[in-house]
Amino acid sequence: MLKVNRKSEYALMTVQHLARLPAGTVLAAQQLAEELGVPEDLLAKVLQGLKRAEVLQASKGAGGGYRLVRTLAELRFIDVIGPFEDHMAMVSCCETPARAAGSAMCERAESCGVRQPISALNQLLHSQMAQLTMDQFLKGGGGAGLRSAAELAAEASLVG
Amino acid sequence: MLKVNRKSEYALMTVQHLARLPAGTVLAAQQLAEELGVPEDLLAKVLQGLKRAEVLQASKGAGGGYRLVRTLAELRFIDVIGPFEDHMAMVSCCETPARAAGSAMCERAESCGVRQPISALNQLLHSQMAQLTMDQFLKGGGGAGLRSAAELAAEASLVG
DNA sequence: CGAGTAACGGACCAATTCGGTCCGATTTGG
DNA sequence: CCAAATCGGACCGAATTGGTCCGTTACTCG
Repeated sequence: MLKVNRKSEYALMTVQHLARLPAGTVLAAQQLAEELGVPEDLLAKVLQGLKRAEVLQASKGAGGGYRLVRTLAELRFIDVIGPFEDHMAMVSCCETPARAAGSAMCERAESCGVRQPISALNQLLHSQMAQLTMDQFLKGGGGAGLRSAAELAAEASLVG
Repeated sequence: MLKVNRKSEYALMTVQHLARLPAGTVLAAQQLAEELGVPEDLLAKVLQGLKRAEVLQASKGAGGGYRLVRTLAELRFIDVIGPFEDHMAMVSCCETPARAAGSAMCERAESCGVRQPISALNQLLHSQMAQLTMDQFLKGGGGAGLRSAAELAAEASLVG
């Protein structure tokens, strides 16, 4: 658990990199890949994902590329890594009803007893990453972000 | 991210199951597997892991089996799932120096810039699971556990 | 208008991880 | 001694992951 995949890593690097440049700067995938030192084809996929998530804006054709659409303060950590993390469910049998079809395991769902606790814990961790803004994350690395954990305590009471 | 693997799931189920029985009850792997409805051979590995982590105590021979060594209040969430989650590092290049040997990626470690924030965030999430006791987790599912998130805020300031 | 540039997206591949099984060795109690 | 139980390594198939390749589409600039 707790491991982000490579794509998310590249996504974070991309956002940070673009944020350091003057606002509105447009960079092509190729150039971005070069500057970050990551495989170009893979980064291309990441950029497409970030565009679909409305984190980046893309412009095709000559002179085109990607630019940030929001400021770091308006971007949440989860917005950036979310598109590349499929299973935030923490436990296989609590995923979407659609996917749960294949799991024979859910037959003992009622007796299992850890499903509900896990799901609750998951919601909490999830909400923490949903509250963490990218600028909090980048400077302080969450230390700053979760220094506001007192607020979370308040919200936790309505989750639990 | 945020997904525990099957072994951890079985570990949580095991601890919960044993905790419901009279304290000190000894159950064999076979019987435990039957009652939980999970594959026996795999559960055996989980039980061995939990024993190594000193969560369970094992006794061999006829009439043997496993029993809890600590109460739910003394058991932390991370004690139970820890033995089965190898990569809590959140990002591949910040793992133990030993494993980092193979990664060419770490050559850009200094310029990367997201390593440090990720590692800090990781420490925070990790510490939350280290504070969450198993009884908090089981009733309330972390809602109760993280209602003490205010305390975490205090601790966060020395982490960040 | 047309050539070049860059995003788009699907197919594919190798390597790793994961869930699970099998089997033999060892210890222990009756 | 025998049966019950833990122990632990080897192994396997399937799923996931990190990464590549290539063709298509859309746009811009000369």
